[in-house]
Amino acid sequence: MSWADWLNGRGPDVAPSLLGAVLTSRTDQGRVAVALTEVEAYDGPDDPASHAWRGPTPRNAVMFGPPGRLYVYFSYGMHWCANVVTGPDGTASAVLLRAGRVVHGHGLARQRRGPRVGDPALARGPACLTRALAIGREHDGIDLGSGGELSIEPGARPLGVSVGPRVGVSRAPDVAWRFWVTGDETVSAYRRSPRA
DNA sequence: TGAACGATTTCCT
DNA sequence: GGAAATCGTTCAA
Repeated sequence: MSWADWLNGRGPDVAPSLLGAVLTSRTDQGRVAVALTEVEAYDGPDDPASHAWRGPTPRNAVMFGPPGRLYVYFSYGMHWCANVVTGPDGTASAVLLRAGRVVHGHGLARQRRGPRVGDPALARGPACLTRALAIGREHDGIDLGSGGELSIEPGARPLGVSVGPRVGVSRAPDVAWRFWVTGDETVSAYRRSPRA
């Protein structure tokens, strides 16, 4: 299977294959790489929890584009979250990158996250992951397959994968489209939305 | 034009 | 367990 084919499917189908994949950030500061341990799927106009549910807007435009690009959005007035766009051009599936294990560049990641943050927590949680990798607004729409500042490649498939409801969503709170590596210490805690 | 809300994190009790 | 921080997007009027 080619790199492009890898991501050319519905979010919920592609999401489990992203576990173990390695996301690499290269800046003039250095390189940080994480092996993904937790992801969530959002599947376009039919998914009430998706940013694309109400159709295309300036914010979610990248979701409607071709697969293999990064959709970055600003959350709670202070955090950045990153998704891998999946599905063919014109559809709006995406997979939120919720957590990962830092496999390269621990020092730089800790410099970005804070000196008191332990290894397992460096990229635990979607906003922590983007912070460890220095992902921000400027990366919205970037191609992850061209070996640029950010890239993703398949990794070793984990031995065990768990499935459950997505974290913090108020709509469709029981849809089990969250996937994580069973028992992994770098996976974030589950919290149900108070509104759900 | 305004108000509510959010795919969160961190700190406090 | 609970609340604050903080602002772009969305929805109502």
